[in-house]
Amino acid sequence: MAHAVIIGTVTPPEAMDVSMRGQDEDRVRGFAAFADVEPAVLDGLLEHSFVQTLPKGAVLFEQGDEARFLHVILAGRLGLMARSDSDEETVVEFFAAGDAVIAPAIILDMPYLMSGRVLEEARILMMPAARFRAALAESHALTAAMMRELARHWRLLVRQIKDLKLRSAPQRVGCYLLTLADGSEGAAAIVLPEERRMLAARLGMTPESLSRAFAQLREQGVGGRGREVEIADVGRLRAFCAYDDLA
Amino acid sequence: MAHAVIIGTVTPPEAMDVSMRGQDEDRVRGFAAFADVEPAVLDGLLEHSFVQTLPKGAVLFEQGDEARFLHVILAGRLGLMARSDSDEETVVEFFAAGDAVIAPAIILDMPYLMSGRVLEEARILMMPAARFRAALAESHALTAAMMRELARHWRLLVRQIKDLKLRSAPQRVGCYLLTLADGSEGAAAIVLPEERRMLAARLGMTPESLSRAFAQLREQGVGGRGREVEIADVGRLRAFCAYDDLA
DNA sequence: CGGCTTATTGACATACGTCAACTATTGTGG
DNA sequence: CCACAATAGTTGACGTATGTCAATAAGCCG
Repeated sequence: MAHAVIIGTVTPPEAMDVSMRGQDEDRVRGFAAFADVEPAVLDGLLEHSFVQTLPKGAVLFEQGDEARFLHVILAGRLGLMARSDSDEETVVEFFAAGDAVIAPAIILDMPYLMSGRVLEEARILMMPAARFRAALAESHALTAAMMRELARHWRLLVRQIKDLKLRSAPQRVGCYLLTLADGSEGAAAIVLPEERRMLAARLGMTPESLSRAFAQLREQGVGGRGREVEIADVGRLRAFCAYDDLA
Repeated sequence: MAHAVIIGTVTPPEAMDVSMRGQDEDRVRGFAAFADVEPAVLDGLLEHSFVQTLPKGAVLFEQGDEARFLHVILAGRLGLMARSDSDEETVVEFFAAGDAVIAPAIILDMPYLMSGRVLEEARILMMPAARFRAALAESHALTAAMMRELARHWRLLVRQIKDLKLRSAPQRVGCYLLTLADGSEGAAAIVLPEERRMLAARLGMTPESLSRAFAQLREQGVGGRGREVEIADVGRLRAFCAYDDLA
């Protein structure tokens, strides 16, 4: 089990060398979720926000915590981890640059259902929850952007549920590879953005099963080693996985 | 397999004896999602909406269809069904009075990821998709309500994913019963709102497995027959299911 | 290079699915 | 309202996908 770095108390912005830099601001303004928000509202939000750079393993929040910040990922990768009673841990979803984590907890002011762990060194914009909620009340554009963001994400979760209920482990792996290959035809080369054990958890299986799933997929023309994966024929894999555009 | 009644073409409102009645209007206005919406906006929406009464088995829309209406359930129950390549069918979620189905498809104007099937005779308010999107653009209150609705629902889906990945079949059944028992302590009597086969599908198992799961739960003080279920001690069941408030 | 973590492979265990028979429930038309 | 058919649920025997445990191999980092 990885030793998690717990970020318990947050250093106030003044005390950090990680305050908002121009480059970060540009990134935030470029994100789809904030593109249409009135500059004044966004300025107001950013004024009270700050940026943290967090190492792999850092824990942004724990399952059950009250939501104190909306975390906007500027760079790096995050995992939403759910833990069972028996300390088994699984991944519900990965988040990457441009994602807001986890809006529903902040919007509803309810405790987190999952923990947020840094999987790859990340720069995170921290927006105080109350300020964000105030901005939602003020700005129709921001609310609309959040609504759309949630709607998009809702569909991702539904796809995952369909995946878990209707597909075998090798098919789930194949579908994941296909989403990474994203619409390409014929042969495709992709690189897994995560460690295989994290991918296994996200797909609802053990690392051993993931290994065997990859072994089975060799028959479908899936090869490669380490994080590099090659698909000989995207169409063939798609047929094997019963992959349609709806999942 | 049930023989589904397909609602292919929709009768225009004028031609139906099922137009908006006062009772229905009252219901809609009472729903949390519409409570804060400006009366003018809501009136505008309702003016172009109509109501259908649909029998058990009716299909409101099919996986892959474009979203033409936002369906608001006034009474009855709906199931969101997902079908795999091999014609296996599962239930992603149940919807009941007060729920809007399926907002993300309408908001994003994207095809449905699932089919909507009536599980118990239902009165459905049909709001034309384009009008609804126009109302969202117009009304901050409506957008905010939808955002909150989606946030709430997002959490339900996350819980289901945690359930599927971290709990055994009997535990999933127990958790479902506990959500129905909803916070009561000691003994509780509940009635299942669905046929057992639908419940099995929602919980990601076969009817046979559901049966055996109930058999196992007898050891945990869960009894009853048909749709009536008694829990001898909610606390005991909660412990068995590793049920916390976060799922 | 050497030690640690991660990934793979094999042998085995088990939860759940499948198939089939039987029972209970529900709905329907005479 | 009963009778019977159709559908839904249960139970048992058995199969299989995936989990578990253990040993080995392969990456990765100091």
